[in-house]
Amino acid sequence: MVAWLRLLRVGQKVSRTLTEDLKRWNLNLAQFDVLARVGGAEGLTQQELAEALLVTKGNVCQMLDRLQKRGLLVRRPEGRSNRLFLTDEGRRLFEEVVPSHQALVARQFSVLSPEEQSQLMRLLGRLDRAL
Amino acid sequence: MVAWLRLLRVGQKVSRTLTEDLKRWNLNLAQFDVLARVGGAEGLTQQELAEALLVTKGNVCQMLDRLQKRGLLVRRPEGRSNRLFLTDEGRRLFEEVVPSHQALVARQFSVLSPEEQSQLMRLLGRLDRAL
DNA sequence: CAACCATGGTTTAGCTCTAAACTAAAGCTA
DNA sequence: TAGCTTTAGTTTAGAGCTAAACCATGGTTG
Repeated sequence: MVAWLRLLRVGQKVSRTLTEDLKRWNLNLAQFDVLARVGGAEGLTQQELAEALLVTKGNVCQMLDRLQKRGLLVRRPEGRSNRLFLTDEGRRLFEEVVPSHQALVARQFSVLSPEEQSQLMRLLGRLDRAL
Repeated sequence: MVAWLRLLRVGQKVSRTLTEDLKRWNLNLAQFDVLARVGGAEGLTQQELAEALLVTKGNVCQMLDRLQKRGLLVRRPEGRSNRLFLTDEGRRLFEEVVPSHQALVARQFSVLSPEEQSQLMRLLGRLDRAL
């Protein structure tokens, strides 16, 4: 119980910091997630994206509308599904944001020693697989 | 980085399960949080509630509108702030939901041994305090 | 006392998200 | 080939959430 509250709390705090930082690029966490995911696995389908992000396809659809309107990515129809690709602008943003974001995450977790971090990872991994 | 993704992922999964379960009482996680908090510290003010939940006061205000309309709690003005109390119905719900919810949380975490759970708690606690 | 300031709450616009209904294109199967 | 069924995506209504503007009241200070 207490573990859960802490987990939630840490999650909220880190999210907040990341969200704040992403404003520099005029992105929020959800948009970043999409950008990062598509950038890292171009050609994936909307369904796959939804599953990867643990989010509904309806949500993905709306998200994409906005990002597409903003010129960061495109849907390429193929059969009855859409494959997703970053535009040049999207890719430029991706290349710029992702490393900076990762660095910030690393900084957030740097209170823990490397061993502790892998401890944490191990425990969370066990939980994740069990759910 | 990976630790962060896992944390997020576990958080999402557990949230989803809890949300699903709370439907039995016609509550969602946010509403539960408010109910649980107010029930556990009656007489607290909206500001305090917002801080406790790491959420904006605007959000709390809207949340309370709904829960109040539903007859689960009341705002009692005092000076320039509102003190929050559960109604009888709210309290009944509280008594019923909270234990069940805690049990579910415990079950979710039960893949980890007690020692591992306190390991996890310790690590998350360190992180939390550092943020 | 009057003007000012701080602070608790409310409102609003705009996003994310979900669930559920809907659309349309494949793919079967009779 | 005509009609079913499945499945990817879209739409819609409704709630959560935030930031920022706004409202009111209580406390301070000249």
